[in-house]
Amino acid sequence: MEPLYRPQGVEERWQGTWEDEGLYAAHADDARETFVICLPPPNVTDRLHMGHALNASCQDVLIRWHRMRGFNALWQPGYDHASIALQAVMVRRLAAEGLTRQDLGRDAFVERCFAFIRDYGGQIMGQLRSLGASLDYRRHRFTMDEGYTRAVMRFFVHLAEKGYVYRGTRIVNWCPGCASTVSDLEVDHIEVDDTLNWIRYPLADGSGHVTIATVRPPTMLGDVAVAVHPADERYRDLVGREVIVPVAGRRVPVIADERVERGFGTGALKVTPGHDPLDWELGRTHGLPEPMVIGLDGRMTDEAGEFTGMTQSDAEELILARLKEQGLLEKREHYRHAVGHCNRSGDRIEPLVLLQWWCEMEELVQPAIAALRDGRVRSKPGQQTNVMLSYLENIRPWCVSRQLWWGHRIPVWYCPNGHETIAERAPSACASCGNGELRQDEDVLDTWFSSALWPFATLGWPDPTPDLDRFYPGDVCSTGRDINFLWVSRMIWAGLELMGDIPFSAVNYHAMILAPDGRRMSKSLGTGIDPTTLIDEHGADATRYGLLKMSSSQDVRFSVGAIEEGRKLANKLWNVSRLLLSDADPGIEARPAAVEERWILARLDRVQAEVEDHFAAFDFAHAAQALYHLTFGDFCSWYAESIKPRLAAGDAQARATALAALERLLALLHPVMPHVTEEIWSHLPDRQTRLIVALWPQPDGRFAEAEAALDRVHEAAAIFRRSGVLPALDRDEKRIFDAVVRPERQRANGNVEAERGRLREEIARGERMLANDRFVRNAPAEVVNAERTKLERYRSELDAIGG
RNA sequence: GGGCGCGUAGCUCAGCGGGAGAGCGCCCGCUUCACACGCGGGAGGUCGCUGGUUCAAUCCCAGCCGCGCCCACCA
Repeated sequence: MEPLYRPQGVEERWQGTWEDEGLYAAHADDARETFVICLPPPNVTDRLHMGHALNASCQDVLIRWHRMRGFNALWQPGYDHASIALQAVMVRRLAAEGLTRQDLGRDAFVERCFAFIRDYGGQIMGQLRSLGASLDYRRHRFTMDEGYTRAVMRFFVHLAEKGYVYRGTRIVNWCPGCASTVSDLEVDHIEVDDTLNWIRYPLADGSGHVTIATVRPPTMLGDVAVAVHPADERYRDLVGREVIVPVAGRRVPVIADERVERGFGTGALKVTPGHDPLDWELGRTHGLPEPMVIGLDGRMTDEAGEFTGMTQSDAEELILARLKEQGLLEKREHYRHAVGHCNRSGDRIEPLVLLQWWCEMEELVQPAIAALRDGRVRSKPGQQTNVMLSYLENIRPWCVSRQLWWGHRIPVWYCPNGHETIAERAPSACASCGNGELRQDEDVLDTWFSSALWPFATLGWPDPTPDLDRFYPGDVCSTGRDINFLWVSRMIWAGLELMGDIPFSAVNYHAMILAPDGRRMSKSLGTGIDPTTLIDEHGADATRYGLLKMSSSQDVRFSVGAIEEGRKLANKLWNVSRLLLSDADPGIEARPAAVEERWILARLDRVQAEVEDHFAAFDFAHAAQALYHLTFGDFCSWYAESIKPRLAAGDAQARATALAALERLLALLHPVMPHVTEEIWSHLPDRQTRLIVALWPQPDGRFAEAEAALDRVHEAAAIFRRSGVLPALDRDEKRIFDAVVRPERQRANGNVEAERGRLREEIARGERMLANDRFVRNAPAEVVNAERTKLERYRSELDAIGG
């Protein structure tokens, strides 16, 4: 064993062993209590990024910990087909060949997508393996594999049969770049600089005008009304009369509606139901038509009269010129406001009224709201529960159809007589009229429609499989806050709807890791760091440790220091093992007797309890911290140093006891740093199990009394180091002191006077406090007593160094 | 506009009612027979600002200032 621990090679070897020996495999016929985590299925288009690596580390800690504790632990992997994201990737790749998807045609395009997945689909799983993620890789699923697709079809038909899913014409978010609708959750509101145009709409009877403010003059060609607030005194007389939309020349009514903001602009709103969400709602309320003057291509449509075929900016230029001519353009001013952009392509969203498939959410979501309210599903951090609740309580209909080629095609067939047949498999004839000329809906489903089924479709649903029976409901979902609405909330309501039970009882929202400069880590900003390079450089154990250590709060800046700390911890363990393992003989029983031996076992008990609490609370950062100090401070600096003289003297008993303590230390560290601990474990002569992965230590419990035993030595050492004077110690204490502090090698500062000064200050402070009546009267007794004890101690320390 | 979180040592972060902490970095000293990815010693902080509650406030409350994120149909 070399002094420098090199993870390269060691880690890969253990990953192979664990997988080959089936340690990751969970079985439905295994009767032990289950513990189930589902891996958020990464997109096939991704490589592993920092968020994946952190999340996999969190989940792996949990799954390994439970496996060690004897659970039938299942952590299931897979990929998401990422409909819109993968299609975008494929379109870009085709463009590089000078092709469009239309050149290929739908079937060939979809085949290309499948081929892409065959070629690149293994990458992330390979990266997860290199991180040591102990997923049951044999159970790999894909959201478009045969069984999963069947589940998606069943889901759609189920929702349609219950009336939640329907086809309807409503205002949608149209992304011109994706040439598809997107859901509300896929729209980012981004501040942009715009111009607000104040335009006069003359009254039809020539008695004056109303001024409205708009940032999009071309939409006035689609105006069907002007709306004012019913209580707005300025416009009270106008309600019910007509105005003329300039340029378009159309007469439209003035209507009153409370949704109009009196304080914005002039308080009068032009109503364009075809191109604005609020206007659309006003239009539906007041029974107004919904002319569409802007088309899917972003250009003016036939309904735009003389402007037909123009781009919006050309039309805007012309319209403004006309208004100026006619003296109807009152003013133009700079205006900054938030505008919807597609979070995939970055294009400005075009609100349009289109015929799409919708899922009515309000009723569906009620059981999920109840489950969150009564704590059946908890989250960490806890406030995320409220964030999700406020989303669910204000939920709107979900547009589930996409005008894409890659994805689950909507299982609806239309016949020439205008009937629709909804079925899990392609029907041979129309269910209404029997006509055999059926045409399937061209659209595919929102990717997240299928993701909602992940916790049970991966176990075989809709078939009643043994896995489904055994492993549903699961336990934990670990993910980023960014997909709590898109994914987590949908799994909860879908699980309740289809399985009649929640999919998991706890959600861990891990920290978001920012770039060192505080910006988001992203490829496009060039701020991303590839976790694979960290693994190559520092090892998987160090990377896992570092990511967990730095992920203490909601957002955290990446610092390589945490990973280097992990590397040092692995190295430290490696070296203390070399110390203890040299000359180790098998078959010698550990018999803790000396005070430092009882003490380290008591420390192991205590830190184990702390670490268990941290793991259970998904507080991996504090677990890592506790383990680090246990290893460096307690185990190496104090315990190992204190028994060195006995080891050097060939005390086999001391060595056997130390190896037993090391065994426990390794087991506690194993969930976080599996490889180095397993490697060292394999060298232990009397290890309890062949592989570490099968054991979680029982607390010793015998030696709690010894916990305080080293405190005196600790303090004596501190005083000695500062002052050069050694307080009185008993024999055991002196022995440990000599072993750890090694006075013959220390040149202590010998600054007795400074130490006396320090102690005198402390004593004065304590005396002041205890002389304060209000403190003694009002403070809890234990606080006052603690002050008294401290005062005593400082006095005796001062005494010990001759104050 | 609504919500969440964060401002503590040069950096990344713990601590969250009774003596300011860790890791890294920095300075000094050590090739000490496990480990220089180490050991020992040390410097460095009006705990964002202002009020309030309390015997006591980095910690609780209120208000500011600065930063990050999520949600949002004021055109």
